[in-house]
Amino acid sequence: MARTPSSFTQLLRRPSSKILQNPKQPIRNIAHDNNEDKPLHSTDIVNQICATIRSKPRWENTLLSDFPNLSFLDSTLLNQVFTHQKNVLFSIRLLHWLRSQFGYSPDQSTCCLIFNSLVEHKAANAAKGFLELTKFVPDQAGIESYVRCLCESGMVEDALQVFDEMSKRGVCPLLETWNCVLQGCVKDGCTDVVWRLYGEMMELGVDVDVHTVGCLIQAFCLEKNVSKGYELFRQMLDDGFVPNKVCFDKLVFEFILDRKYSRVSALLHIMIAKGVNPDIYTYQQVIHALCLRRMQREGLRIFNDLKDRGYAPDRIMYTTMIHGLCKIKWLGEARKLWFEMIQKGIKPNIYTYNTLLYGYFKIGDVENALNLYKEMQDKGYSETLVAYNTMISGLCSHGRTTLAYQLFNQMSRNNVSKDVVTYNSMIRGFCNDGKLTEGLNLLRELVDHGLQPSSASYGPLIEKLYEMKRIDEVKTLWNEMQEKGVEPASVCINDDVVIGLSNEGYVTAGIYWLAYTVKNRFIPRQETFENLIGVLSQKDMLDVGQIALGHMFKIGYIPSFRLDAVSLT
DNA sequence: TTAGGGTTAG
Repeated sequence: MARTPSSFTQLLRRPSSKILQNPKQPIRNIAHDNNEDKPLHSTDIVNQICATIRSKPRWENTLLSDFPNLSFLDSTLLNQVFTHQKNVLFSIRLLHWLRSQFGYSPDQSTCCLIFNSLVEHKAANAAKGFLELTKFVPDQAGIESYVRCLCESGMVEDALQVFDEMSKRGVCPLLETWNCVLQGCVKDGCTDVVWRLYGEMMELGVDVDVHTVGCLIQAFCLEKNVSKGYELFRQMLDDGFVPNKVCFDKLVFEFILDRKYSRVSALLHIMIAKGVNPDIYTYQQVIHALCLRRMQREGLRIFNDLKDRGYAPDRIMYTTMIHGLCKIKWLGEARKLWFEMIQKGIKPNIYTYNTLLYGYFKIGDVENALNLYKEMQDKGYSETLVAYNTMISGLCSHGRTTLAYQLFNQMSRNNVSKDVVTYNSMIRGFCNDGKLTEGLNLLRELVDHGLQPSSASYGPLIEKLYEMKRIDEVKTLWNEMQEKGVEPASVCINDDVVIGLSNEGYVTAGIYWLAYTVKNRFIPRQETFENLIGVLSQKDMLDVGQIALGHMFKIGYIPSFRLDAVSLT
Protein backbone atom coordinates (compact mmCIF):
# COMPACT_ATOMS: atom_id res chain seq x y z
CA MET A 1 0.00 0.00 0.00
CA ALA A 2 1.25 3.44 -0.88
CA ARG A 3 2.34 5.29 2.24
CA THR A 4 4.27 8.35 1.19
CA PRO A 5 2.68 11.51 -0.15
CA SER A 6 4.48 11.34 -3.48
CA SER A 7 2.96 7.93 -4.20
CA PHE A 8 -0.59 9.26 -3.81
CA THR A 9 -0.90 9.68 -7.57
CA GLN A 10 0.03 6.09 -8.37
CA LEU A 11 -3.59 5.06 -8.53
CA LEU A 12 -4.48 7.72 -11.04
CA ARG A 13 -5.73 6.87 -14.46
CA ARG A 14 -5.91 9.37 -17.26
CA PRO A 15 -8.74 11.73 -16.54
CA SER A 16 -11.84 11.65 -18.64
CA SER A 17 -12.22 14.63 -20.93
CA LYS A 18 -14.67 16.36 -18.62
CA ILE A 19 -12.11 16.50 -15.83
CA LEU A 20 -9.68 18.20 -18.14
CA GLN A 21 -11.98 21.14 -18.41
CA ASN A 22 -12.33 23.75 -15.77
CA PRO A 23 -15.13 22.34 -13.63
CA LYS A 24 -16.50 25.74 -12.71
CA GLN A 25 -19.55 26.48 -14.77
CA PRO A 26 -20.38 30.04 -15.65
CA ILE A 27 -22.98 31.48 -13.34
CA ARG A 28 -26.29 31.97 -15.01
CA ASN A 29 -26.97 35.63 -15.28
CA ILE A 30 -30.57 36.17 -14.46
CA ALA A 31 -30.37 39.72 -15.71
CA HIS A 32 -30.02 38.37 -19.22
CA ASP A 33 -32.41 35.52 -18.95
CA ASN A 34 -34.81 36.63 -21.59
CA ASN A 35 -36.51 33.40 -22.55
CA GLU A 36 -39.49 34.42 -24.52
CA ASP A 37 -42.04 31.98 -23.13
CA LYS A 38 -45.54 32.44 -24.33
CA PRO A 39 -47.56 34.38 -21.75
CA LEU A 40 -50.43 32.47 -20.22
CA HIS A 41 -53.10 34.83 -21.56
CA SER A 42 -51.06 36.53 -24.13
CA THR A 43 -51.77 40.11 -25.00
CA ASP A 44 -49.65 42.48 -26.98
CA ILE A 45 -49.77 44.92 -24.10
CA VAL A 46 -48.03 42.52 -21.74
CA ASN A 47 -45.33 41.91 -24.30
CA GLN A 48 -44.90 45.60 -24.89
CA ILE A 49 -44.62 46.46 -21.20
CA CYS A 50 -42.03 43.75 -20.67
CA ALA A 51 -40.08 44.83 -23.75
CA THR A 52 -40.09 48.44 -22.54
CA ILE A 53 -38.84 47.47 -19.09
CA ARG A 54 -36.09 45.38 -20.58
CA SER A 55 -34.89 47.82 -23.18
CA LYS A 56 -35.24 51.24 -21.55
CA PRO A 57 -32.75 51.80 -18.72
CA ARG A 58 -34.91 54.57 -17.24
CA TRP A 59 -38.32 53.17 -18.01
CA GLU A 60 -39.65 54.42 -14.67
CA ASN A 61 -39.69 57.96 -16.09
CA THR A 62 -41.59 57.11 -19.25
CA LEU A 63 -43.79 54.11 -18.57
CA LEU A 64 -46.87 56.21 -17.82
CA SER A 65 -46.57 58.24 -20.99
CA ASP A 66 -45.65 55.16 -23.04
CA PHE A 67 -48.94 53.52 -22.01
CA PRO A 68 -51.27 56.48 -21.42
CA ASN A 69 -54.53 54.57 -21.51
CA LEU A 70 -53.52 51.66 -19.37
CA SER A 71 -54.82 50.81 -15.94
CA PHE A 72 -51.72 49.69 -14.12
CA LEU A 73 -53.74 48.45 -11.15
CA ASP A 74 -55.52 45.73 -13.12
CA SER A 75 -54.42 42.68 -11.18
CA THR A 76 -54.96 40.24 -14.05
CA LEU A 77 -52.74 42.34 -16.26
CA LEU A 78 -50.12 42.75 -13.55
CA ASN A 79 -50.02 39.04 -12.86
CA GLN A 80 -49.46 38.45 -16.54
CA VAL A 81 -46.67 41.01 -16.61
CA PHE A 82 -45.01 39.49 -13.53
CA THR A 83 -45.34 36.01 -15.02
CA HIS A 84 -44.01 37.04 -18.37
CA GLN A 85 -41.26 39.23 -16.95
CA LYS A 86 -38.65 36.56 -16.32
CA ASN A 87 -36.07 38.90 -14.92
CA VAL A 88 -36.84 38.93 -11.22
CA LEU A 89 -34.89 42.06 -10.49
CA PHE A 90 -36.97 43.97 -13.01
CA SER A 91 -40.05 42.56 -11.32
CA ILE A 92 -38.90 44.06 -8.04
CA ARG A 93 -38.24 47.39 -9.73
CA LEU A 94 -41.69 47.32 -11.25
CA LEU A 95 -43.16 46.55 -7.87
CA HIS A 96 -41.40 49.55 -6.28
CA TRP A 97 -42.55 51.77 -9.13
CA LEU A 98 -46.16 50.66 -8.78
CA ARG A 99 -45.96 51.32 -5.05
CA SER A 100 -44.58 54.81 -5.46
CA GLN A 101 -46.94 55.71 -8.31
CA PHE A 102 -50.22 54.22 -7.12
CA GLY A 103 -49.60 52.99 -3.57
CA TYR A 104 -49.96 49.56 -5.06
CA SER A 105 -49.63 46.52 -2.87
CA PRO A 106 -49.75 43.13 -4.56
CA ASP A 107 -52.43 40.61 -3.70
CA GLN A 108 -51.71 37.14 -2.35
CA SER A 109 -51.47 35.46 -5.75
CA THR A 110 -49.12 38.11 -7.17
CA CYS A 111 -46.95 37.92 -4.06
CA CYS A 112 -46.77 34.18 -4.40
CA LEU A 113 -45.82 34.51 -8.05
CA ILE A 114 -43.04 37.02 -7.50
CA PHE A 115 -41.72 35.33 -4.38
CA ASN A 116 -41.52 31.90 -6.01
CA SER A 117 -39.79 33.40 -8.98
CA LEU A 118 -37.21 35.11 -6.76
CA VAL A 119 -36.52 31.92 -4.84
CA GLU A 120 -36.35 29.87 -8.00
CA HIS A 121 -33.77 32.25 -9.40
CA LYS A 122 -31.77 32.05 -6.15
CA ALA A 123 -32.19 35.79 -5.62
CA ALA A 124 -32.00 35.37 -1.85
CA ASN A 125 -31.42 39.00 -0.99
CA ALA A 126 -34.24 40.17 -3.20
CA ALA A 127 -36.56 37.54 -1.72
CA LYS A 128 -35.69 38.69 1.79
CA GLY A 129 -36.32 42.29 0.84
CA PHE A 130 -39.58 41.30 -0.80
CA LEU A 131 -40.86 39.61 2.37
CA GLU A 132 -39.90 42.64 4.45
CA LEU A 133 -41.59 44.99 2.00
CA THR A 134 -44.85 43.12 1.49
CA LYS A 135 -45.18 41.22 4.79
CA PHE A 136 -46.19 38.32 2.60
CA VAL A 137 -46.33 34.94 4.36
CA PRO A 138 -45.48 32.10 1.97
CA ASP A 139 -46.95 28.64 2.40
CA GLN A 140 -44.93 25.80 3.94
CA ALA A 141 -43.34 24.70 0.65
CA GLY A 142 -42.49 28.32 -0.15
CA ILE A 143 -40.82 28.83 3.23
CA GLU A 144 -38.74 25.69 2.81
CA SER A 145 -37.57 26.69 -0.66
CA TYR A 146 -36.74 30.10 0.77
CA VAL A 147 -34.65 28.55 3.56
CA ARG A 148 -32.75 26.45 1.02
CA CYS A 149 -32.28 29.47 -1.19
CA LEU A 150 -30.85 31.48 1.72
CA CYS A 151 -28.45 28.65 2.60
CA GLU A 152 -27.25 28.25 -0.95
CA SER A 153 -26.55 31.98 -1.11
CA GLY A 154 -24.49 31.84 2.05
CA MET A 155 -27.10 33.69 4.15
CA VAL A 156 -27.08 30.97 6.77
CA GLU A 157 -27.98 33.20 9.70
CA ASP A 158 -31.14 34.38 7.96
CA ALA A 159 -31.93 30.81 7.00
CA LEU A 160 -31.55 29.62 10.59
CA GLN A 161 -33.87 32.32 11.84
CA VAL A 162 -36.66 31.24 9.50
CA PHE A 163 -35.85 27.59 10.07
CA ASP A 164 -35.99 27.86 13.86
CA GLU A 165 -39.32 29.70 13.67
CA MET A 166 -40.61 26.84 11.58
CA SER A 167 -39.59 24.27 14.20
CA LYS A 168 -41.10 26.44 16.94
CA ARG A 169 -44.43 26.23 15.16
CA GLY A 170 -44.08 22.47 15.32
CA VAL A 171 -43.57 22.01 11.60
CA CYS A 172 -41.05 19.37 10.63
CA PRO A 173 -39.19 20.42 7.48
CA LEU A 174 -38.28 18.15 4.59
CA LEU A 175 -35.05 16.20 4.86
CA GLU A 176 -33.78 18.18 1.87
CA THR A 177 -34.19 21.38 3.85
CA TRP A 178 -32.53 19.97 6.98
CA ASN A 179 -29.58 18.87 4.86
CA CYS A 180 -29.33 22.20 3.14
CA VAL A 181 -29.20 24.05 6.47
CA LEU A 182 -26.66 21.57 7.85
CA GLN A 183 -24.52 22.06 4.75
CA GLY A 184 -24.78 25.82 5.15
CA CYS A 185 -23.62 25.58 8.76
CA VAL A 186 -20.69 23.39 7.72
CA LYS A 187 -19.76 25.97 5.10
CA ASP A 188 -19.90 28.70 7.75
CA GLY A 189 -17.89 26.60 10.18
CA CYS A 190 -20.67 26.64 12.82
CA THR A 191 -20.30 23.07 14.03
CA ASP A 192 -22.17 23.84 17.25
CA VAL A 193 -25.30 24.53 15.19
CA VAL A 194 -24.73 21.33 13.22
CA TRP A 195 -24.85 19.29 16.44
CA ARG A 196 -27.85 21.20 17.75
CA LEU A 197 -29.81 20.63 14.55
CA TYR A 198 -28.79 17.00 14.40
CA GLY A 199 -30.05 16.59 17.97
CA GLU A 200 -33.39 18.12 16.93
CA MET A 201 -33.57 15.75 13.98
CA MET A 202 -33.07 12.81 16.28
CA GLU A 203 -35.71 14.07 18.67
CA LEU A 204 -38.21 14.45 15.86
CA GLY A 205 -37.32 11.01 14.52
CA VAL A 206 -36.26 12.30 11.09
CA ASP A 207 -34.79 9.57 8.87
CA VAL A 208 -31.38 10.86 7.89
CA ASP A 209 -29.57 10.07 4.64
CA VAL A 210 -26.07 10.05 3.14
CA HIS A 211 -26.02 13.86 2.89
CA THR A 212 -26.90 14.28 6.56
CA VAL A 213 -24.13 11.96 7.70
CA GLY A 214 -21.81 13.64 5.19
CA CYS A 215 -22.38 16.93 7.00
CA LEU A 216 -21.60 15.30 10.34
CA ILE A 217 -18.35 13.87 8.97
CA GLN A 218 -17.42 17.31 7.70
CA ALA A 219 -18.30 18.83 11.07
CA PHE A 220 -15.94 16.39 12.80
CA CYS A 221 -13.23 17.34 10.32
CA LEU A 222 -13.81 21.02 11.02
CA GLU A 223 -13.44 20.38 14.73
CA LYS A 224 -10.15 18.61 13.99
CA ASN A 225 -11.69 15.41 15.31
CA VAL A 226 -10.77 13.52 12.18
CA SER A 227 -10.69 10.10 13.85
CA LYS A 228 -14.33 10.48 14.87
CA GLY A 229 -15.15 11.59 11.34
CA TYR A 230 -13.35 8.60 9.91
CA GLU A 231 -15.18 6.26 12.30
CA LEU A 232 -18.52 7.56 11.06
CA PHE A 233 -17.29 7.31 7.50
CA ARG A 234 -16.32 3.63 7.95
CA GLN A 235 -19.64 2.93 9.58
CA MET A 236 -21.41 4.36 6.56
CA LEU A 237 -19.38 2.23 4.20
CA ASP A 238 -20.09 -0.86 6.32
CA ASP A 239 -23.78 -0.09 6.07
CA GLY A 240 -23.43 -0.08 2.31
CA PHE A 241 -23.56 3.68 1.71
CA VAL A 242 -21.06 5.74 -0.23
CA PRO A 243 -20.36 9.11 1.39
CA ASN A 244 -20.25 12.31 -0.68
CA LYS A 245 -17.03 13.04 -2.45
CA VAL A 246 -16.57 16.13 -0.28
CA CYS A 247 -16.20 13.82 2.74
CA PHE A 248 -13.42 11.89 1.08
CA ASP A 249 -11.62 15.09 0.18
CA LYS A 250 -11.99 16.60 3.65
CA LEU A 251 -10.78 13.42 5.35
CA VAL A 252 -7.80 13.23 2.99
CA PHE A 253 -6.98 16.84 3.85
CA GLU A 254 -7.21 16.33 7.61
CA PHE A 255 -5.23 13.08 7.55
CA ILE A 256 -2.38 14.81 5.75
CA LEU A 257 -2.45 17.58 8.34
CA ASP A 258 -2.21 14.81 10.96
CA ARG A 259 0.58 13.17 8.95
CA LYS A 260 -1.39 9.91 8.72
CA TYR A 261 -0.27 9.04 5.22
CA SER A 262 -1.29 5.38 5.34
CA ARG A 263 -4.84 6.52 6.05
CA VAL A 264 -4.66 8.77 3.00
CA SER A 265 -3.58 5.86 0.80
CA ALA A 266 -6.38 3.73 2.23
CA LEU A 267 -8.91 6.47 1.51
CA LEU A 268 -7.71 6.87 -2.07
CA HIS A 269 -8.06 3.10 -2.57
CA ILE A 270 -11.57 3.14 -1.12
CA MET A 271 -12.50 6.05 -3.37
CA ILE A 272 -11.49 4.18 -6.49
CA ALA A 273 -13.12 0.96 -5.34
CA LYS A 274 -16.37 2.83 -4.76
CA GLY A 275 -16.23 4.57 -8.10
CA VAL A 276 -15.60 7.99 -6.55
CA ASN A 277 -12.46 8.95 -8.42
CA PRO A 278 -9.95 11.35 -6.94
CA ASP A 279 -9.92 14.45 -9.12
CA ILE A 280 -8.30 17.85 -9.16
CA TYR A 281 -10.35 18.89 -6.13
CA THR A 282 -8.92 15.95 -4.19
CA TYR A 283 -5.39 16.70 -5.28
CA GLN A 284 -5.76 20.40 -4.70
CA GLN A 285 -6.56 19.53 -1.09
CA VAL A 286 -3.63 17.11 -0.96
CA ILE A 287 -1.22 19.79 -2.18
CA HIS A 288 -2.73 22.43 0.07
CA ALA A 289 -2.38 20.22 3.15
CA LEU A 290 1.18 19.20 2.26
CA CYS A 291 2.16 22.85 1.89
CA LEU A 292 0.59 23.65 5.26
CA ARG A 293 2.84 20.97 6.72
CA ARG A 294 5.87 22.45 4.98
CA MET A 295 6.07 19.56 2.53
CA GLN A 296 6.17 21.72 -0.58
CA ARG A 297 8.70 19.45 -2.25
CA GLU A 298 6.22 16.54 -2.10
CA GLY A 299 3.41 18.83 -3.17
CA LEU A 300 5.32 20.00 -6.21
CA ARG A 301 6.15 16.41 -7.15
CA ILE A 302 2.45 15.53 -7.07
CA PHE A 303 1.59 18.67 -9.00
CA ASN A 304 4.02 17.73 -11.78
CA ASP A 305 2.95 14.10 -11.68
CA LEU A 306 -0.66 15.13 -12.25
CA LYS A 307 0.34 17.12 -15.31
CA ASP A 308 2.33 14.14 -16.66
CA ARG A 309 -0.73 11.97 -16.22
CA GLY A 310 -2.85 14.29 -18.31
CA TYR A 311 -4.62 16.30 -15.64
CA ALA A 312 -4.88 19.99 -16.36
CA PRO A 313 -4.43 22.00 -13.16
CA ASP A 314 -6.79 24.94 -13.03
CA ARG A 315 -6.31 28.42 -11.63
CA ILE A 316 -6.94 27.43 -8.03
CA MET A 317 -4.54 24.50 -8.29
CA TYR A 318 -1.84 26.80 -9.67
CA THR A 319 -2.54 29.40 -7.00
CA THR A 320 -2.31 26.80 -4.24
CA MET A 321 1.03 25.53 -5.52
CA ILE A 322 2.43 29.01 -6.15
CA HIS A 323 1.41 30.02 -2.64
CA GLY A 324 3.13 26.97 -1.13
CA LEU A 325 6.30 27.80 -3.01
CA CYS A 326 6.19 31.48 -2.02
CA LYS A 327 5.82 30.49 1.61
CA ILE A 328 9.16 28.67 1.56
CA LYS A 329 10.69 31.42 -0.59
CA TRP A 330 11.06 29.30 -3.74
CA LEU A 331 10.23 32.30 -5.86
CA GLY A 332 11.98 30.89 -8.95
CA GLU A 333 9.70 27.87 -9.03
CA ALA A 334 6.68 30.01 -8.18
CA ARG A 335 7.36 32.38 -11.07
CA LYS A 336 7.87 29.44 -13.40
CA LEU A 337 4.37 28.21 -12.60
CA TRP A 338 2.98 31.74 -12.88
CA PHE A 339 4.22 32.03 -16.48
CA GLU A 340 3.28 28.45 -17.25
CA MET A 341 -0.33 29.07 -16.32
CA ILE A 342 -0.45 32.25 -18.37
CA GLN A 343 1.00 30.37 -21.31
CA LYS A 344 -1.77 27.80 -20.95
CA GLY A 345 -4.30 30.59 -21.19
CA ILE A 346 -5.19 30.71 -17.50
CA LYS A 347 -5.14 34.33 -16.38
CA PRO A 348 -3.98 34.97 -12.81
CA ASN A 349 -6.85 36.36 -10.75
CA ILE A 350 -6.96 38.38 -7.58
CA TYR A 351 -5.92 35.38 -5.44
CA THR A 352 -2.99 34.52 -7.68
CA TYR A 353 -1.81 38.14 -7.73
CA ASN A 354 -2.06 38.47 -3.96
CA THR A 355 -0.13 35.25 -3.60
CA LEU A 356 2.78 36.30 -5.78
CA LEU A 357 2.77 39.74 -4.17
CA TYR A 358 3.15 38.04 -0.81
CA GLY A 359 5.97 35.93 -2.30
CA TYR A 360 7.97 38.97 -3.44
CA PHE A 361 7.70 40.51 0.02
CA LYS A 362 8.60 37.19 1.60
CA ILE A 363 12.02 37.29 -0.12
CA GLY A 364 12.33 41.03 0.40
CA ASP A 365 12.05 41.91 -3.29
CA VAL A 366 10.20 45.17 -2.70
CA GLU A 367 10.89 46.45 -6.19
CA ASN A 368 9.18 43.55 -7.91
CA ALA A 369 6.38 43.66 -5.37
CA LEU A 370 5.74 47.31 -6.24
CA ASN A 371 5.83 46.50 -9.96
CA LEU A 372 3.34 43.70 -9.49
CA TYR A 373 1.11 45.98 -7.44
CA LYS A 374 1.11 48.46 -10.34
CA GLU A 375 -0.05 45.65 -12.58
CA MET A 376 -2.77 44.85 -10.06
CA GLN A 377 -3.87 48.48 -10.11
CA ASP A 378 -4.20 48.35 -13.87
CA LYS A 379 -6.32 45.23 -13.62
CA GLY A 380 -8.50 46.66 -10.86
CA TYR A 381 -7.22 44.15 -8.30
CA SER A 382 -5.51 46.58 -5.96
CA GLU A 383 -8.35 48.01 -3.94
CA THR A 384 -9.26 45.04 -1.81
CA LEU A 385 -8.66 44.36 1.85
CA VAL A 386 -6.27 41.45 1.28
CA ALA A 387 -4.25 43.31 -1.36
CA TYR A 388 -3.88 46.29 0.98
CA ASN A 389 -2.99 44.06 3.91
CA THR A 390 -0.37 42.21 1.90
CA MET A 391 1.15 45.51 0.79
CA ILE A 392 1.05 47.15 4.22
CA SER A 393 2.48 44.15 6.01
CA GLY A 394 5.11 43.58 3.34
CA LEU A 395 6.20 47.20 3.22
CA CYS A 396 6.34 47.40 7.03
CA SER A 397 8.51 44.27 7.14
CA HIS A 398 11.05 46.00 4.95
CA GLY A 399 11.26 49.40 6.55
CA ARG A 400 8.90 51.17 4.13
CA THR A 401 6.54 52.34 6.86
CA THR A 402 5.81 55.73 5.31
CA LEU A 403 4.61 54.19 2.05
CA ALA A 404 2.64 51.59 4.01
CA TYR A 405 0.93 54.35 5.97
CA GLN A 406 0.03 56.14 2.75
CA LEU A 407 -1.76 53.00 1.58
CA PHE A 408 -3.34 52.61 5.01
CA ASN A 409 -4.86 56.06 4.66
CA GLN A 410 -5.84 55.42 1.08
CA MET A 411 -8.08 52.58 2.20
CA SER A 412 -10.71 54.82 3.79
CA ARG A 413 -10.63 57.13 0.79
CA ASN A 414 -11.34 54.14 -1.44
CA ASN A 415 -14.01 52.78 0.89
CA VAL A 416 -12.12 49.62 1.74
CA SER A 417 -12.73 48.69 5.39
CA LYS A 418 -9.71 47.83 7.47
CA ASP A 419 -9.60 44.76 9.64
CA VAL A 420 -7.51 43.69 12.62
CA VAL A 421 -4.76 42.44 10.27
CA THR A 422 -4.47 45.89 8.68
CA TYR A 423 -4.11 47.56 12.07
CA ASN A 424 -1.75 44.95 13.50
CA SER A 425 0.57 45.15 10.52
CA MET A 426 0.67 48.94 10.70
CA ILE A 427 1.19 48.92 14.48
CA ARG A 428 4.14 46.57 14.06
CA GLY A 429 5.55 48.82 11.35
CA PHE A 430 5.33 51.90 13.56
CA CYS A 431 6.86 50.07 16.53
CA ASN A 432 9.76 48.85 14.41
CA ASP A 433 10.32 52.46 13.39
CA GLY A 434 10.21 53.60 17.03
CA LYS A 435 7.00 55.54 16.37
CA LEU A 436 5.25 54.47 19.53
CA THR A 437 2.73 57.30 19.71
CA GLU A 438 1.48 56.49 16.23
CA GLY A 439 1.26 52.80 17.12
CA LEU A 440 -0.68 53.49 20.31
CA ASN A 441 -3.04 55.78 18.43
CA LEU A 442 -3.76 53.00 15.98
CA LEU A 443 -4.55 50.60 18.81
CA ARG A 444 -7.10 53.13 20.10
CA GLU A 445 -8.52 53.57 16.62
CA LEU A 446 -8.81 49.81 16.19
CA VAL A 447 -10.82 49.49 19.38
CA ASP A 448 -12.92 52.58 18.59
CA HIS A 449 -13.86 51.00 15.28
CA GLY A 450 -15.37 48.11 17.18
CA LEU A 451 -12.71 45.62 16.12
CA GLN A 452 -11.49 42.97 18.57
CA PRO A 453 -7.75 43.43 19.14
CA SER A 454 -5.52 40.36 19.19
CA SER A 455 -2.19 39.60 20.80
CA ALA A 456 -0.51 40.94 17.67
CA SER A 457 -2.15 44.31 18.37
CA TYR A 458 -0.52 44.50 21.82
CA GLY A 459 2.69 42.52 21.30
CA PRO A 460 4.84 45.05 19.44
CA LEU A 461 3.66 47.93 21.66
CA ILE A 462 4.28 46.07 24.91
CA GLU A 463 7.70 44.97 23.72
CA LYS A 464 8.75 48.43 22.61
CA LEU A 465 7.47 50.13 25.78
CA TYR A 466 9.27 47.51 27.87
CA GLU A 467 12.46 48.12 25.94
CA MET A 468 12.13 51.82 26.75
CA LYS A 469 11.50 51.01 30.43
CA ARG A 470 8.06 52.62 30.34
CA ILE A 471 6.81 49.90 32.68
CA ASP A 472 3.68 51.69 33.93
CA GLU A 473 2.41 51.99 30.37
CA VAL A 474 3.22 48.33 29.76
CA LYS A 475 1.14 47.40 32.80
CA THR A 476 -1.79 49.48 31.59
CA LEU A 477 -1.67 47.82 28.18
CA TRP A 478 -1.28 44.38 29.68
CA ASN A 479 -4.28 44.91 31.95
CA GLU A 480 -6.34 46.11 29.03
CA MET A 481 -5.31 43.05 27.06
CA GLN A 482 -6.33 40.77 29.91
CA GLU A 483 -9.63 42.58 30.39
CA LYS A 484 -10.45 42.04 26.74
CA GLY A 485 -9.63 38.34 27.07
CA VAL A 486 -6.81 38.56 24.52
CA GLU A 487 -4.51 35.56 24.87
CA PRO A 488 -0.75 36.24 25.02
CA ALA A 489 0.13 34.08 21.98
CA SER A 490 3.84 33.38 22.08
CA VAL A 491 4.40 34.43 18.47
CA CYS A 492 3.26 37.93 19.39
CA ILE A 493 4.16 38.41 23.02
CA ASN A 494 7.83 37.93 23.82
CA ASP A 495 8.40 35.39 26.62
CA ASP A 496 11.38 37.31 27.93
CA VAL A 497 9.24 40.41 28.34
CA VAL A 498 6.67 38.38 30.29
CA ILE A 499 9.32 37.03 32.64
CA GLY A 500 10.98 40.43 32.89
CA LEU A 501 7.68 42.03 33.90
CA SER A 502 7.10 39.34 36.51
CA ASN A 503 10.58 39.88 37.80
CA GLU A 504 9.93 43.57 38.21
CA GLY A 505 6.98 42.83 40.44
CA TYR A 506 4.23 42.54 37.85
CA VAL A 507 3.59 38.82 38.37
CA THR A 508 0.13 39.12 36.77
CA ALA A 509 1.83 38.90 33.39
CA GLY A 510 3.55 35.63 34.21
CA ILE A 511 0.43 34.06 35.66
CA TYR A 512 -1.70 35.04 32.68
CA TRP A 513 0.94 33.67 30.33
CA LEU A 514 1.16 30.42 32.31
CA ALA A 515 -2.61 29.89 32.33
CA TYR A 516 -2.66 30.34 28.56
CA THR A 517 0.27 27.97 28.05
CA VAL A 518 -1.17 25.22 30.26
CA LYS A 519 -4.68 25.54 28.83
CA ASN A 520 -3.48 25.20 25.26
CA ARG A 521 -0.79 22.64 26.11
CA PHE A 522 1.86 24.76 24.44
CA ILE A 523 5.51 23.91 24.69
CA PRO A 524 7.54 27.02 25.53
CA ARG A 525 11.29 27.08 26.04
CA GLN A 526 12.53 25.33 29.17
CA GLU A 527 14.43 28.45 30.12
CA THR A 528 11.22 30.49 30.20
CA PHE A 529 9.66 27.98 32.57
CA GLU A 530 12.62 27.93 34.88
CA ASN A 531 12.82 31.69 34.98
CA LEU A 532 9.13 31.95 35.76
CA ILE A 533 9.35 29.33 38.51
CA GLY A 534 12.30 31.24 39.95
CA VAL A 535 10.26 34.45 40.06
CA LEU A 536 7.21 32.75 41.56
CA SER A 537 9.37 31.11 44.17
CA GLN A 538 10.89 34.44 45.18
CA LYS A 539 7.43 35.96 45.47
CA ASP A 540 6.27 33.07 47.65
CA MET A 541 3.66 32.07 45.06
CA LEU A 542 4.27 28.40 45.52
CA ASP A 543 0.86 27.18 44.43
CA VAL A 544 1.24 28.80 41.01
CA GLY A 545 4.81 27.56 40.88
CA GLN A 546 3.55 24.02 41.37
CA ILE A 547 1.27 24.41 38.34
CA ALA A 548 4.18 25.62 36.25
CA LEU A 549 6.34 22.77 37.43
CA GLY A 550 3.58 20.22 36.81
CA HIS A 551 3.16 21.41 33.23
CA MET A 552 6.90 21.39 32.74
CA PHE A 553 7.12 17.73 33.82
CA LYS A 554 4.17 16.86 31.59
CA ILE A 555 6.02 18.28 28.60
CA GLY A 556 9.02 16.18 29.57
CA TYR A 557 11.39 18.91 30.71
CA ILE A 558 13.65 17.97 33.59
CA PRO A 559 14.41 21.01 35.73
CA SER A 560 18.04 21.98 35.67
CA PHE A 561 17.80 23.49 39.14
CA ARG A 562 17.45 21.69 42.46
CA LEU A 563 13.85 21.67 43.53
CA ASP A 564 14.61 22.35 47.18
CA ALA A 565 16.56 25.42 46.07
CA VAL A 566 13.34 27.05 44.93
CA SER A 567 11.42 25.70 47.93
CA LEU A 568 8.67 24.20 45.87
CA THR A 569 8.61 20.73 47.36
C1' DT B 1 -22.36 18.33 -15.31
C1' DT B 2 -24.56 18.74 -7.31
C1' DA B 3 -20.63 21.29 -5.16
C1' DG B 4 -16.76 21.08 -3.19
C1' DG B 5 -10.88 23.84 -3.59
C1' DG B 6 -6.99 28.98 -3.47
C1' DT B 7 -4.89 34.98 -1.04
C1' DT B 8 -3.13 38.85 4.05
C1' DA B 9 0.17 39.55 10.42
C1' DG B 10 2.66 37.36 14.26
